[in-house]
Amino acid sequence: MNATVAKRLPKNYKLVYEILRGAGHGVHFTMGEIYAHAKRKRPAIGFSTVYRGIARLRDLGWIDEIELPGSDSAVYELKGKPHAHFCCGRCGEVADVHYQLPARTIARLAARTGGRVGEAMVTLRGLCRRCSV
Amino acid sequence: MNATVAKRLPKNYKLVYEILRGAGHGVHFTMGEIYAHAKRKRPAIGFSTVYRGIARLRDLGWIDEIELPGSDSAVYELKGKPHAHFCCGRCGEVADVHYQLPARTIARLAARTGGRVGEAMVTLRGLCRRCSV
DNA sequence: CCCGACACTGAAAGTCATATTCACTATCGG
DNA sequence: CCGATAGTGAATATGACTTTCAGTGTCGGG
Repeated sequence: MNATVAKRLPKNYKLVYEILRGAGHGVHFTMGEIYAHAKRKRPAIGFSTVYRGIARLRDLGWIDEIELPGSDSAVYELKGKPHAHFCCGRCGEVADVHYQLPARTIARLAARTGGRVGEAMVTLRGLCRRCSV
Repeated sequence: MNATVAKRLPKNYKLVYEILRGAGHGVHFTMGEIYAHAKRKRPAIGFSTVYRGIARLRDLGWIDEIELPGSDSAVYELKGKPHAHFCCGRCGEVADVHYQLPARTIARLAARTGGRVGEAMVTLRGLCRRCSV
């Protein structure tokens, strides 16, 4: 099975991971930002490699890909517990919000749709502390 | 200022609105689908006009634009009460779910972020009834 | 040490939904 | 009738991915 996990990650993919791990939980980068960081560390690296690194890490479950509704680009962060996101409509900042829909609520909604619910995403939109003054 | 609201809507924009109103609440169309419908009713209409009609109706608050996380195209529906959406990961169907985060919860989360929260989006992902068998 | 298979790589090109530009044309208040 | 403004269709641009292509490692046998 997932022998990929066991195998050592290619050094470029590792670099991508280190960029996110170095930033820590709760920090969100777009693909472009990650590429910029990677380029600084290893100028010869190409965009495709960073792109593929992100895809691999996502598939391995080491990082989370977050698609904010209404934003044209996804952001990435270290894998963590499920949580909600707050997105500032002015400066675009994305912040983690330690919250998730109660399992009971999800179950109730799932029953209502008649289908099976895999995940529940909660996104808040508004103005962050600095932009709301 | 917004005299636009008072003015009668251009007939093409009205056509776009009628397409959504005719479908009723809870029906979701992509821009391409709306364009196809419009084209059938008025073959000479251009894509840009439909596009601009949707933008206008959205700005007027007559329709809602729903950007599903992870989907590459937005869907539109008649303006209605805030609600959650369920999105089938297999067939792509989007269904309204009559639910919204309790105001108290939103207030609590807003306090936690220190900013001001305008809206809270809840999106469920999973398999719809037909796809989950 | 050499080989073949296969993973990795960078540059370039492709995709797709959404936005915008351009050169008209229709409409409205005077 | 007139000038200003809004509306229009076709064509083009944008931006974020996504894939293709032609190499370039890399590693376990032989």
